[in-house]
Amino acid sequence: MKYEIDDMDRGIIKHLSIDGRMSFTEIASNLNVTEKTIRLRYKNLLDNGILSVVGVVNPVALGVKSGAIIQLKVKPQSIIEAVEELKKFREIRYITMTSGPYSILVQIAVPGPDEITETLLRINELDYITEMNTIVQLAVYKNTYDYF
Amino acid sequence: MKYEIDDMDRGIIKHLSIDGRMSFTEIASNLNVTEKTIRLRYKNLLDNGILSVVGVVNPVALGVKSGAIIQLKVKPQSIIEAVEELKKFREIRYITMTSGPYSILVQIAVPGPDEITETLLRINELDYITEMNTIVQLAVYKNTYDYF
DNA sequence: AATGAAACTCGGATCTG
DNA sequence: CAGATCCGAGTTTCATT
Repeated sequence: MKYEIDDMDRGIIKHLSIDGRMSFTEIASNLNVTEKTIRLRYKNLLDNGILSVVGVVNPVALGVKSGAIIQLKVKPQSIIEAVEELKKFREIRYITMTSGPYSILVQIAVPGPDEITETLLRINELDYITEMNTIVQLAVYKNTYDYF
Repeated sequence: MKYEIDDMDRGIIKHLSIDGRMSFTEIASNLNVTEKTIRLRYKNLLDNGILSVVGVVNPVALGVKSGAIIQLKVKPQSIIEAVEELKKFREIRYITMTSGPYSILVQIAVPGPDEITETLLRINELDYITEMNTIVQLAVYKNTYDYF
């Protein structure tokens, strides 16, 4: 559950966050240890759910250039159901439950402004949704995943 | 600019989004093509900025369990400067410029509730910030990166 | 599409604190 | 005893044909 990361783990993560397919041999020689050590550490990080090496696509290169943040009010006792419905939207890439007047916040990523409107309309049709507040994203300045 | 990817590209991305270190030979045998084809396709996807294979850490496993979304109003003509200051915060992992009364929205990821408060106070000290609205995240239900 | 050399991965045995 | 190293056999990568 609570795994203590040390400097070598951090070094491995650092290397893999630049190139997830970097060979263990190369990481090992950079960190002055054996390849087997890196291999073992890597497995531990994986097994403990701390690290995963995955392919991620760049939305802009695929023509997905617009985004919006939408706050939603839902009918009482319906948050879970609403979330389940929202999960099905491919355009919705982030769903979080929040404090404040709107109990759900989602973020969408779509090709262009027209699709923002189109997606809003589709969300608006959902049963559990009673109110929406849309914030259009004009630019993204930071988007990182290094938590330490 | 906008690159058209085909089914084989999608197949490769699909495999690598499960395990970014899967060998090209294995992907090749799954997709019934030669390893060289996969290797070439992979390079093209990389070179065109469509795909990257990276290590990502799971914040929860590292004890980073709390999050908040903060909307910010900034002094006129100071958006860029404000963004530059905000970028320096390690806790801030997402910064976007938005429509509406608040011109900037950021998301933070921190170990616990106390650090939300602490980070808020630090952001509040910034010169360009005139107003803040904080939305605490109670749970995250979806967080994907497959855009197609 | 096939070949082969070089690089990489992987498992066992062994060593070290 | 967990974690590091050594080492050889088996795979994968990658340029050439």
